[in-house]
Amino acid sequence: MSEIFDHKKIEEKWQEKWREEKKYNIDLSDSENKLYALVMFSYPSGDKLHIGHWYNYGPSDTWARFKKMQGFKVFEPMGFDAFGLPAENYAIKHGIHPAVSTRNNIEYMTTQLRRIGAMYDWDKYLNTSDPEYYKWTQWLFLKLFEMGLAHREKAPVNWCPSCLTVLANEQVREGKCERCGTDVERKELSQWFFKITKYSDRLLEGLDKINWPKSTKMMQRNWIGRSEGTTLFFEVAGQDETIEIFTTRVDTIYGATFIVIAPEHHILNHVTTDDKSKEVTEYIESVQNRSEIERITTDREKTGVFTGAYAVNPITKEKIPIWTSDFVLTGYGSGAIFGTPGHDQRDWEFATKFNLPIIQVIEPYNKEEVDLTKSVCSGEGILINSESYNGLDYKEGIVKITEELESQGKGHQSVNYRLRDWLISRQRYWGAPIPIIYCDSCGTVPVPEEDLPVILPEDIDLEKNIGSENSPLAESDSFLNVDCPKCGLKGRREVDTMDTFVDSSWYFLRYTNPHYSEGAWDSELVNKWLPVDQYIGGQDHATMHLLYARFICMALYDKKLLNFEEPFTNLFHQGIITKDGVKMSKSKDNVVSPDPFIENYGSDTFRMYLMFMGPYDEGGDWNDSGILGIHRFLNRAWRLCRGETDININDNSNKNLTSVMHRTIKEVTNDIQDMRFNTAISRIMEYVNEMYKAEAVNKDLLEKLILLLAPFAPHLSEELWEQFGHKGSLFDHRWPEWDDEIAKSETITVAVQILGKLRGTFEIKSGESDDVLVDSALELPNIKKHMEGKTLLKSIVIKDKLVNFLIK
RNA sequence: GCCGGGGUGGCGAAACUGGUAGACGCAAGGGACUUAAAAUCCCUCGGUCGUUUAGACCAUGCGGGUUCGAGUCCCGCCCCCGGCACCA
Repeated sequence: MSEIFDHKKIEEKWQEKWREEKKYNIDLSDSENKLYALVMFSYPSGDKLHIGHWYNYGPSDTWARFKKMQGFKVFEPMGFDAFGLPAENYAIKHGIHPAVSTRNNIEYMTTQLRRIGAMYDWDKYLNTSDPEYYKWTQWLFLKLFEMGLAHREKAPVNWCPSCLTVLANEQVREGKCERCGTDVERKELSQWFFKITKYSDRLLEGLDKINWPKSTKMMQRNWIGRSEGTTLFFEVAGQDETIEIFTTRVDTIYGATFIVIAPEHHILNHVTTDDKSKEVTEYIESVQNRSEIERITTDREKTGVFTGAYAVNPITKEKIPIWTSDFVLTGYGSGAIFGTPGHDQRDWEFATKFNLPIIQVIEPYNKEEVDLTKSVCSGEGILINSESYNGLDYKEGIVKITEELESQGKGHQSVNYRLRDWLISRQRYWGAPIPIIYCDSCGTVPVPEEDLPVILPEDIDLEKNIGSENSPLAESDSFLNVDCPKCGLKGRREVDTMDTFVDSSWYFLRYTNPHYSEGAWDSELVNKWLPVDQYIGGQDHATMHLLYARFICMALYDKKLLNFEEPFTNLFHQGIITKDGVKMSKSKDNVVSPDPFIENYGSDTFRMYLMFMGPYDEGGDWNDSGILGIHRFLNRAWRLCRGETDININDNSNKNLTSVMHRTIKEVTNDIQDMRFNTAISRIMEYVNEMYKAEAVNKDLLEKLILLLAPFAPHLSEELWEQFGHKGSLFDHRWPEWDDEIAKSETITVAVQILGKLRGTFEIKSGESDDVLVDSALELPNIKKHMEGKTLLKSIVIKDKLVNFLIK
């Protein structure tokens, strides 16, 4: 009899068995007690499965198995987010067509995924690059188009010169491409957008209804960036033009000494006077040459030029100069501001640089003397130098001045958002083609539903296209040229593909029936099985995938295609596993492969070690030094259950161990429920240690151990369960329950303090009265010693816990 | 700059609504078994003082405070991680 369990044999045996019996392929027609447990699907870019994947998939499967044992009908699907740039780049690099390389990678990753031993329902597997799937991504586009939520527009967009495509706002981080880190450029291009801004308020409100991490909700709130304020109009003196301005501080209008409009503002050329036109043109050019990253740097000195024109303050009727400067952004508000240099840091810097007047119109609450030549006075206070509004609190000022503007038709209350529409066009090959045809007489024509999918052509030489800013699809004549579905005349296809985030914004719907051909999904199934009950994935998608998916569901709900608005009821983010303090990545060459660990210790040990390392939402730095400890522990449990230790297995009951068992069940249950896997494992270890101290244990104690271990080490547990003579899978057996009465330990340790300092402890039966506790405490020699010559003033007693004596 | 989350032994970490700080594990040291090693089992393990014991003092990033009692609550700082950032 071998002392060490043969992980390879056991894991292969059970994986094979689960697979053969289609153990976790479930019939969704019955949704009673349903639980949809979802993890973010994987991205086959050529990398193998790394520790990060395991950290996402292992613990989430533990949670799902626990739920299954609690009697839920758990649906745990897995698939591939197979379109996208990394896959395309990988394919180009290796000279293989992305369809082929993707297929190979998926095949390899599937084998790796199976080794985790998760309950994936492989019948529901999907692949977003499969025409069977992207047909319906295109269909989704058409639905949004019908609803007026997809539109093409010429707008300044983010261009990544390295990825050779435009990017959505969400994919630009600190002026750099989210994928490759290259500085993005601004380009004026006609692109397709999804009107996510129409849902700004609902996306905000919905956050109150879902159980998501606080920080993620906060990130989405900040990203949407709702701000309430006033829109007002300045007339341009002597011209038939008005400038629209959004402000949150209209109370400072008496301190406005200039106007600044963004260099890209459409009105700029109209208002600029002839004598200033050269300067303004030069300025615009200099701004265009500035990189986006340089432009958003806040500590850069302000630049700008005077346009020669003046605007009329709608409240004071004063004329103030109109300037242009790149610190005012085109993308936010109306791209124009009025400058109140006394009370805004940026305006103050601008006015100081260009010698514009600075007026104080807000007095701080503390009436402090302010010197506006030296620094700005931002913040709250009382209105001064504002004629009839003097003395008002700034908040009242906002209301009153907005009212006056409104009565004159010069302004109104308004709400502004930071959120921009979702730019979905990509000038790349490996994605779902946008199903649109351009016709000279009919204009923009959607591809009729019955003509879907618009198949991605294969006759394209991707290598030839390297470095070109045009979409690869434009190279294919057979793809490009098409008859207009409306008039039959010659038309051209849209050559851009869709952002892969479109693919992933609805995959969780398709999982319920990935081969359904009547529609994108079977409504009956989807409305029964969704929303997703528990979603687990990285927080890096907080303002991308997680926002887009919510938006898409809301739109589909409005189109009456779904009966729910929020796709993910509960969300949990696993932490990040770093290596030497930095995120693992191929480019840094610090990716740790899980494969050797699986080889040496097995999947049960490995996934359990990942959970034991620390809190699941915190991740941590990778260090394999403790993995042996988990392996040892599993061996200990294995030997104990198989009677390979000095501890006898008999039928006698053991009061103390039974109590420990109930306590363990209680704590482990609560810990797994809240994803506190590390402490759950500690509790099981304590339970095993406790049994090792005994001379004999009974079968029930051991069976409960196997059940508790099952979600963590599913293969080993199944094997032991079978060896205990049970027919059928352990995972069809119910999770153990506990009895609070039995779980209570008989004796407890009471801490005795004097003036809050620990001076001793004693053991006593639980539930004793305060008097008994005090008397027992006073018996302790060390307490007697400390009490000598002192008077006892008060005894503080915390039942079953502590006695504290106050003495003098 | 603003918004989150953190900072506890040599290391990963525990500590429920304020109540014995360091559970559980790693590493380390000692012992048992063994011809030997591995494996296994048992013991010790925050620091200083105390020969040992008993015990005392110090200790949860730093400085204050509230409390009988603070890792936990309050005020002020420092550092690390993540997000946002000229957003009007």
